[in-house]
Amino acid sequence: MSDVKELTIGALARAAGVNVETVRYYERRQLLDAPPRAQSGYRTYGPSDVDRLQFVRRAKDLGFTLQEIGELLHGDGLGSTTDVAAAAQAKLLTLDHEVQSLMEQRCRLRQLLQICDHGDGQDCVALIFETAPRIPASPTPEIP
Amino acid sequence: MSDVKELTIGALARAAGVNVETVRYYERRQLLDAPPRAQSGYRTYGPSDVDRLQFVRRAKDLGFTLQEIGELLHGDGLGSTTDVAAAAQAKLLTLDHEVQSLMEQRCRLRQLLQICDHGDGQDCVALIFETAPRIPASPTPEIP
DNA sequence: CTTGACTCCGTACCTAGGTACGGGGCGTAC
DNA sequence: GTACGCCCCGTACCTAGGTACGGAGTCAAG
Repeated sequence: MSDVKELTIGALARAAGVNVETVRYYERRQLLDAPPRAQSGYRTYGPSDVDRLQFVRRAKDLGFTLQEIGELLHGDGLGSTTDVAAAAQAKLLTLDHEVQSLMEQRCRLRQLLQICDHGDGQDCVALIFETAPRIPASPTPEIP
Repeated sequence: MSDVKELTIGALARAAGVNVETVRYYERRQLLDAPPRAQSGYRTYGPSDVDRLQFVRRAKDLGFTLQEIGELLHGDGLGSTTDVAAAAQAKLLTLDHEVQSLMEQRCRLRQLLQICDHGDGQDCVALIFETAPRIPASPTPEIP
């Protein structure tokens, strides 16, 4: 009754839906603590390790890099609420920049396509050759 | 008056605003033709090479990978208009997917932040631990 | 006792798009 | 004639986030 569930690395990986190699990789990256070992040398994990691993995956899905996740986990303030909030706030900004950049690309691409559709054909390729990409997208979505 | 401007690799690179190494790299990737060499072995470029290099850069700025650019340049139809248009159309789609994915991330991130702001603090980190990321963003921007 | 699944470890490899290094040759201006 | 800048080449390295390989040890079932 003491240690209800002991997991091997494979079980942990399945529980979190990741590859075994990924678990070892995360351990190397210090995103997971090095677990105690059985006599055999096998890693033995507990339920909290599943939580930890899922935290890492969710943070990654939220757009944080493994580097940033590491800093959150082992930052000076040991991952305090304010740290997380600040990081999320910052991430939101970079995300907005990325979106805007993609939207600008999209805009230029659509311009190109419109000219291709309307034009007599031959000009289309020349357009990429000759037009400078200086279209400012739509006037910035402004999504706070 | 015959060969008005002969460019060295450095001059070409400067003209297109890229690194010399990048030019050599593009030649390896077959995005640029191997140019004639001077007696010294130096590459000698003409003005059309500047156009070609700028084409590659612009296509890249439009979101095409070097792989795709290569296919456009040396595709079966030797980079016909329809090829370019089709590629642009396809690229537009993947771009939309990327934007939507980012917007979903953004949405989840903002949710997190709102809970962080409104909550009593301590819950915030736990949230990342425990909430599943299953928010469908805003109902899909629908930008044709 | 053997088979098959699982684990250990270190190291190499992958994608994309370059950048850097090092030893050597050319070109020109003082 | 030599110093400085530019060019040649091949190869190694970089970021990010893993994935794959290979030889060896382990565990549970039949």
